[in-house]
Amino acid sequence: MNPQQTIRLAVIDNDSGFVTVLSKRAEAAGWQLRQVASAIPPEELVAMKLNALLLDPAILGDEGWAYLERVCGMLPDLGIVVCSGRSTVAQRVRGLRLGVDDWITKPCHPEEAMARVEAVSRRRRRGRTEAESGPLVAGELEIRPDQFQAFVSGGSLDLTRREFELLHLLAEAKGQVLERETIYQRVWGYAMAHGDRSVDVFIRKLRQKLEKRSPGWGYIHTHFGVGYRFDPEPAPGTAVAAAEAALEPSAEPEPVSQVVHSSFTAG
Amino acid sequence: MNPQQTIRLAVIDNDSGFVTVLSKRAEAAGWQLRQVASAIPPEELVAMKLNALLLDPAILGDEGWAYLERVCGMLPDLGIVVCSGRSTVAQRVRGLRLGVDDWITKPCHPEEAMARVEAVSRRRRRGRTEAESGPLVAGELEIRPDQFQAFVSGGSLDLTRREFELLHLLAEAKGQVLERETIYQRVWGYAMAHGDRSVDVFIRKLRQKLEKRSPGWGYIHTHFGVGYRFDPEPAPGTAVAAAEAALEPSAEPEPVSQVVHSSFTAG
DNA sequence: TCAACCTGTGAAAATCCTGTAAACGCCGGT
DNA sequence: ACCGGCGTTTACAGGATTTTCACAGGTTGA
Repeated sequence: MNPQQTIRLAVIDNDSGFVTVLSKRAEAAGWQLRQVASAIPPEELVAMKLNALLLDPAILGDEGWAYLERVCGMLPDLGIVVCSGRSTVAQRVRGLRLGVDDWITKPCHPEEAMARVEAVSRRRRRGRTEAESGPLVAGELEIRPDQFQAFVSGGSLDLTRREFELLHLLAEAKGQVLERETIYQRVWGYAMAHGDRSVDVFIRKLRQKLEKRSPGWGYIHTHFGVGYRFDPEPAPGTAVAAAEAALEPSAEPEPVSQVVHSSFTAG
Repeated sequence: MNPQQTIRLAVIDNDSGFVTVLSKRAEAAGWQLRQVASAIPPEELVAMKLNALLLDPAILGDEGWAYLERVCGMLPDLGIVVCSGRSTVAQRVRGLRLGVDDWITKPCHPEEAMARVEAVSRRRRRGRTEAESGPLVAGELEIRPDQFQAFVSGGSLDLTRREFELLHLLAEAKGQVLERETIYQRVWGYAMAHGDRSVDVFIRKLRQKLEKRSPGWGYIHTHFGVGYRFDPEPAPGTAVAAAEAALEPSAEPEPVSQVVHSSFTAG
């Protein structure tokens, strides 16, 4: 059991003081918080795979209601909390009927805002099998969160729980370097003790299993002194590799990969 | 989908004025509202098949928190709204963390209370299919929900109620790994106590009966540290197995191995 | 090049999880 | 009251998994 599935929260609010405080607490709690522009198209929110959305519709002006309706309609599975300045009963009722899950009023204690976001995304998860996200494909690898299994060219990888969660985490963050502490925090659910090598050990197990069933592909890369990065690279000399190479004749314009701590990016 | 599935709400509150107003509105809205005594045992709440619970823990005195915790623990699927008199941030946060879904403060407009209860139970209903009850076929097995029976090659499996519900649940989610907590929650109707092994015991009973009447088929698979998965697999060496193998040389119906360029998936 | 750090590896030790069987208690029917 | 079926609880043994260790091998920066 994963004690606390990390919460992915997007915030739409111009009150920078409030957002700052919230960010700090969110980081401490291991959440992934991201502030996004108001009027961000709902499609982008979908792509972010959020658990919850906290927004102040005031900043949206008259468009607020329309936007709210659009978001609620497009993301029926998302926990939505409105955090507005003054508001009337009628407005709150209207919002809640529209699909908003909770409506709080500023000024509001950040801890309470956190707790309400948590409650909303907890409820959202109910009835789901822990992960309703679709299969994840990377290289020859397919990860099915709903099955707690990973497949390569037709066969199951036969991973243990930890191995699976580690692989899943890495694959979700494809291309990003994850620090050990971050990995540990997200997979184990609590902070890593000083000197703990568990992550390294599990990385090794994963590499072994991956190499055995899908030889030649480099999936997990070490960033010395930092952490690990997942990036499927076809085995040299294979047809796949040749195809890739043809597409990108010279070196990939890979912008130095960014080390991820607790913020996140889409996809 | 029925957007306005009737809401079954229980209210625990001594404020008769408030309850009366609420009752009136609830009736007008077609809800089923029932006022229940404070400190009603959670088991009875389970039996009521509620959507939501509205309660004022103040009347419970010091026992309030313990009661709240018990109710939240046992009925994780129930939408719980606390409606208290004065309360501190710390109290609200504590409640929300405990499992309360929303916490409102009196005096509060009954319309808002209604809207919040609605939001909470709307959320709760998400993801439930519940309706379809046609016969279910898997491998040599046929499950008839309308008869509470399962058949193999003509004969009834003769399952008890719990066994049947467990098998039915697993079969409905064919291919998916269900965690014990989820299984217990859905079959028993309330949360699994820590250390409860009932699910394992019933899995064993099922396996025994299945093996006896339909030998060689692996129906229920264990995912160590996770839960169980239902997936009928023909016994190796049988005609059925050979046929299946001929149809799918590599493995299951997998959309795997279509190599996708990272630039496409990343976006 | 060297020392100081990191990381990879293999295996033992410690934990945790599941299968299994048996005992227990509840309830309805006889 | 007795009996039999059913659901629940408990205990234990065998495995599977996770953690811990010690050491070997690499990498970095002075």
